[in-house]
This record gives sequence, C-alpha cells and structure tokens, in this order.
Amino acid sequence: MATTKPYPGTSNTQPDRDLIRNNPYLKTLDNEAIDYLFQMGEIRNHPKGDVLIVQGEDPKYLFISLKGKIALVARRASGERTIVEMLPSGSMFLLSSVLLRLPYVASAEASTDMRILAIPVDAFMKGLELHHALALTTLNQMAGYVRLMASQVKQLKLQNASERLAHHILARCRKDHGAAILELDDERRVIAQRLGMTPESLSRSIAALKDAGVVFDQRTVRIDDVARLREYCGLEIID
Amino acid sequence: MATTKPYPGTSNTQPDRDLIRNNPYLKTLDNEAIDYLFQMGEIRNHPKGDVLIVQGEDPKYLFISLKGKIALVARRASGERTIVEMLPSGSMFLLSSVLLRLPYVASAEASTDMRILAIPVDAFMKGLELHHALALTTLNQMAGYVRLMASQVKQLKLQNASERLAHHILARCRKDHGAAILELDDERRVIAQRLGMTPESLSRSIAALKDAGVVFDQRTVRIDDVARLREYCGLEIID
DNA sequence: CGCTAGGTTGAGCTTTCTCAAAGCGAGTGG
DNA sequence: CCACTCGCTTTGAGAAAGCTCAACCTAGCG
Repeated sequence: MATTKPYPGTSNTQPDRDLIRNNPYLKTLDNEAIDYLFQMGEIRNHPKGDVLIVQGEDPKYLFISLKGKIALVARRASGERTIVEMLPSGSMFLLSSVLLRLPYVASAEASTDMRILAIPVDAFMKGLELHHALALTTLNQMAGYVRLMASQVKQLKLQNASERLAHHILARCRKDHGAAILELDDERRVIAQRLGMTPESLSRSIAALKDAGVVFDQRTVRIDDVARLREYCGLEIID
Repeated sequence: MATTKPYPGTSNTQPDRDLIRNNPYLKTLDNEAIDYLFQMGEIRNHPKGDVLIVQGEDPKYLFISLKGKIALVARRASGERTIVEMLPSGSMFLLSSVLLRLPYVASAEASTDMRILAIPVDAFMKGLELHHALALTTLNQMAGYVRLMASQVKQLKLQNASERLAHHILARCRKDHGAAILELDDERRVIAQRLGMTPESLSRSIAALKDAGVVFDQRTVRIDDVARLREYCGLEIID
C-alpha cells in the first residue's frame, strides 16, 4: 500500500502532534488523547493517487488525515465511479463504517500526497471509552459528516447542474456579499465528479454562470456579487 | 405545535420506557440514561402532518421518536420541497444540528401520528457527559445516519430512476435471493420525493421494473428473483 | 516544435420533467 | 344500491436538462 513507519516510542512525534493541535477538526483533543492515538497508531505516508481504503472491505483501522486531501470514491458493480466527498486534513474518514464495524461504503483515495495516522479499530474503540476528548471530537466529526452528506442530498435533489456549481463556489467563499475572488484547487474532472455531472456539463455550467456574474479564469473564480449568486443558488450554503 | 404533556415525576412512564427498551435503535440505553431522559424531557403527541421542526431554526430540543415515522423535508428558497429521508421510530432526528448547535438542515414532519420525547439541548448535551450509554447510542445513531446519507448520495449520483426504485425495494426486503413479496407503506408521492423523482417518473419506473421481474399491486410488491434485482440495481444495498 | 493531457464546444440522443387528460377506488349523498 | 365526486395514480405528448461521442483548442513540456 505505501510507506509505513510506526512510532517506536522514542521517535520525535512533535511535528505530527502539532499538526493535530493546529487542525480545526482535531484541536479539541487533549494531550492524553493525543498520546493514546500516537501510542496505538502508526504514521503512514501516501503519494497522491494511492488507494487507502477499498469500498466493501471490513474496517481494520481508523484513519486520520494529518496532511493532504482525501477523495471518497464510490463505484457501482459495473465500474462507473463518482466522488462522494472531498475531505480536508484533520478528517477521521469513513468513521461511520469503523464505528458500526460494517463494510466501508466508499473507497478513500489520496487526492494529494498524504500523511495519515492509522489506529487499529479495537484500539480506537477502546480509546473512545477511555478518553472523553476523543469521544467528543469523534462525535463532532460525525455530526459534521451528517450535515455535509445531508446538504449534498439536498443539492442533488433540489438543484440543477449550474446551481450546484454555484453552491460549490459559494461554499469556498468566505465573504457573504459584494465582490469576491477565490481559487478552486481541484481539476475540472474532480469537481465534476464531486458535483455529480460530467466534465462537459461542468464546462457548460461554467459558461452559464457568466449570466450570474461569475467569471472563471483557469482555477481563479471572480464573483461580481456574492449575495446575487446566493440567490441564484437557491439553497443555504452548508460547509 | 401540539399536545404537550410533561412528566410530573410521579406519572406512569412505563409504557414509554418499554417503547425505548424494545426499540432496536435505543435498546442499548441503560436504566440510568432512560431515567435521565424522562426526567429532563417531556412527551409530546403529534398528529400526522404536524411540522415538528422547521428548517433553518436554531435547535432548542433534541427529539426522539418513540412511535411513528418522521419525514425529513428540505426546501429551497423558491419553495420546492423534497424528502431527504424517512426515519422510523427510535430515531434521534436532526441530531447533527443539535450537537453542533447549528440551524436545522431540514424540517421534520410527522408522517404518521407520533409520540415523541423532547429533551432541551443543554440537558441532552449534559446527558452525553453523564451517561456513557447515551453517548454510545448517540454515536451509533449518528454513524447510521452518515451511512444512510452517504448511500443516498451514491444512489443519486450513480443510479437512474428505475435503479433507485429497485434499491428502495431491496432495502425493504429481508431475503437476499429467490422470490419475495413485501409491502411499501408510503404513498407514491412520498416514495417519489424520497427517491428524487416526480410521481410520474415513479409510475414509469414501476412499469419499467416489470422487465426485471417486479410486479406492483397497490402497495404490494412481488419480486421474482431478489438476486436478479440486485444485479439490476447495481449498488450494494445499505440500510 | 510537435505531443499530450485537460478543457471546451458542437450535434444528436436519452432520460427525466412538465403539463394535460384519462383511469381508478374509496367514501358520500340521493 | 348506485351514481358522483375527490384524490391519487397512470398514461401520453412535448420540452428541457444532461449525457455521449467526436472534434477542436490550449498550455505545459519533452
């Protein structure tokens, strides 16, 4: 699978601890919980493109991304694939399968070079009992995933392709009115799969958003008026 | 909103306790946790059609359905509605919004007459700290919701209307091969909204499934060969 | 300077939606 | 007891959205 490098107890874990402490999704962990995770887990480095988890397999580890972006990929029996979600660093990805000890609902692929912490399922479950901070962080992450997934269901059922693209852009825009400019850091094919459309449709949606005051230049997006785009989008922005 | 009836401490809570103890999603709660919930919460009865929660409002209570079926309904600004999910009794619905103290992502409507337990958010959060069994049940419910939502995203992105209908039927069928017969307990309009299509499209999908060996007679569904239908459906069945 | 990979554009087709009309079944009043 | 009505479902025809396939464009790179 990839380079594996367990912590031999005496090695320097400080840089990785700092990654956890600085991560918005993990910073509620306390020292005891972090100690526990490093004690029970091992660090792995994966190059972009690596498949960390295969849909349908039984969970053996809980993975926490310390650095890099994960793509959750689902396939049908016939082979077609789609991206269920992109997850930033600090994610305990496919957590639900681990907690329920049920086969992974999706595969996890490294969308960038990654550094991850892998904790055996039993050790993780034990950690939930022993470390309150870990349980709370886990609870929060899962609540966030439910929101994310529920929001996506709403998008797929209530918005057309261009509106979903508008939503995608707005979710990456910190301003809530006036003009704005931002960078999309995925390639078109990836964005298209995440939004549930073909790259061709994404292209046409990009063209369509000109009428809503959005101009694309490579990966740079310029929005004339965020409030207007929100109106166009039609759904409140979640994530 | 509806008939409200708090527990005055001495009243008979036994029937409601039994509902909890017999419910597959709640039976891991222990007596202390159940005591706590009844002490802090109040019982409400709602007739079919009542709106228990309105999308966009701030969570004040965590609701647990003791009896009856909930429809999670989402709307766009322009008014169109869809059903995000149908939840059986024993559900802590819209849990994620409560845990994160963020506006509800969807409305909750009583799809049947309902009996629910409403616990103020602060009391519930406190309960998570005090009662380990409650925290575990909560964790499990949320993990289940993530799976459900992730599965639905897969369905919407990878399956066409007829395949989604096949999925819906298979999810309600306990057998995994041979012939089977089952009842759908929702009306067509509701099933259509849940599956992300119009009632007309659902009608046509019902007709289309004849070729896959599925016959509808009112709410009764007869499947010639479950394995064959699974193949037609193209995705593993989750829920 | 030509290749290659990613992105866009165009044409035709498939799926699903929309709108209108017809079918059907359960409950009601004559 | 029967015709009627109301609500839900199905069917049909046309329109719209999105997909497929093919051609073309463009930028980075050997």
